[in-house]
Amino acid sequence: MSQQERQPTSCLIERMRHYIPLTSQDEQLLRELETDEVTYRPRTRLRFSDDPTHLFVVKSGWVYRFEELEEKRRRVIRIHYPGDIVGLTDVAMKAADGEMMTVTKTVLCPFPKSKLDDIFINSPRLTALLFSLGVLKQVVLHDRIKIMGRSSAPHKVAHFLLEMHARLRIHSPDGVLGRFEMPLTQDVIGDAIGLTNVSVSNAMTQLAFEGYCTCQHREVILHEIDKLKEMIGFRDRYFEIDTSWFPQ
Amino acid sequence: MSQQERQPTSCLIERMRHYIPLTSQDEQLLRELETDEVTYRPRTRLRFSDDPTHLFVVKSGWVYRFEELEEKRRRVIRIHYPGDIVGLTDVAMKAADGEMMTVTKTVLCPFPKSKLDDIFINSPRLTALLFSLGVLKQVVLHDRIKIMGRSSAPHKVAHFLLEMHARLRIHSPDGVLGRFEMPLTQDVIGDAIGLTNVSVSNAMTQLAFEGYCTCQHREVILHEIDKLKEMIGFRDRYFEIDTSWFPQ
DNA sequence: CGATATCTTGATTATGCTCAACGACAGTGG
DNA sequence: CCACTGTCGTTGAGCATAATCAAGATATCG
Repeated sequence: MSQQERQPTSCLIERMRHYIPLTSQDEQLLRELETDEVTYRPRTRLRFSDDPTHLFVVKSGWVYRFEELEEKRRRVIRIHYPGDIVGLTDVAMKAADGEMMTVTKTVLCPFPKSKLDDIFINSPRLTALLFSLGVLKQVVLHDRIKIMGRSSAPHKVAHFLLEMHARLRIHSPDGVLGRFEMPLTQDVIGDAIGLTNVSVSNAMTQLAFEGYCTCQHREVILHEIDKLKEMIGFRDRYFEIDTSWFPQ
Repeated sequence: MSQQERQPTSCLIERMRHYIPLTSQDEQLLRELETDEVTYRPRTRLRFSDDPTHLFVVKSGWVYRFEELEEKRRRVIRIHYPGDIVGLTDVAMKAADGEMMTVTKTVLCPFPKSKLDDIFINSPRLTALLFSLGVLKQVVLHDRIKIMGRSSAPHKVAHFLLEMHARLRIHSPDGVLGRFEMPLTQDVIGDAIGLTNVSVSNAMTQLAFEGYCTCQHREVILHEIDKLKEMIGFRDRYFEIDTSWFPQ
């Protein structure tokens, strides 16, 4: 009991445990990433490259990563929520560009690259998992490019919601998730999938009218998940990955 | 001399050498990937998942990877040419879906996963490079999503050509490349960036009219690379990567 | 409650899609 | 050498979708 209180739930550990069983050493290595905490208010803009030697774990709250194009044009690269490690992509690249914006009140846990090395050295199994999750991200990007290419606004929005659902349901006890909180504005959604806020609104209205899903008061309800998936040929990449080749 | 004839140029080795110096052992490890050869005729459809335990090195010719959506709709995921390793993404994933299509006469070198393990075990430096090139691919996908979102057809086509140019100039002696062969049809280009062949044609015409570039008889000439890059905010991710953290 | 942000709706415009026809070109076989 | 064929690129007309601009309705938060 007191044990549990000293080691409260970590979304990061929860996430990793979804894919593989963790040894207590693994768990400790992950816990090391969340020792520091910084709290940010909603709608705070963070220069990502302020300290390129540090990565972040999102402990609570929603954050997105974006890039300014011209005036009035932004591109939202990725949406992050609790359990995500931000910055893995840039470890290997020279220029870590892009900025972040908090959506809600947010707690980030910055940690130095070196703690990543600790994982690489001490846990081949966790290393393999991190590598796989990187590859997964790539596959998901392929899917996103697929849908962004030549499909209607409603399809794009549907895909966006389903991808979000796929990522979130990992944290649901039984992997079932009919409704979830989604604090993003339609502006942000639009910038993520290449539509204007107006088109997002219209698409939402239509999806709701056809009974697929509703999206009100920051809450998404997917009434017809399977039909929705079938309509756009959605495949959930997140729930299962191939761990058979992992060491140990 | 006779040495050179017994070990002819390999695009793969050339590519790797662009980023880091290779030991003779590294070189040997890479050469091991190209021991087998299979030749395919133009426009040959290859099921990628025929043998998921094997990867390919493209030795000569152009190939692209695609997925059928509905009838008449395809999505071209990635274009491969000599020196590319195909299938790295799928090593870690359960489902290796998608198919390949040869554009020109093509020589592929299939090799088993295990040879990849040889590299992982024997050359941390090559391993780090392969990892970094994977991350790079992700960054490039971000750029592609960025341009596919909300930009005009000419911008999309320009981006496509510039990305191609960025990948190809690695193999140019001085990194300068004004013109290059490009055997893809406008249909394929369209499926890669989410346009119809008609729109690609119109965009090409306009880009040519404005003096940026021309594209005739399978040859691309970039007259105003810098202006083109500036117009769409293009960044060349391929030429330089951060190797400072590599082992050894 | 008031102030701001967000969402919805409508009218108009622009961009790219669809369908279709035509021309250029390469490869083939007589 | 010349039709014959199929692929590929170009061009045009009409249409569909989403962008833009703008006004009004709702929600959210201090």
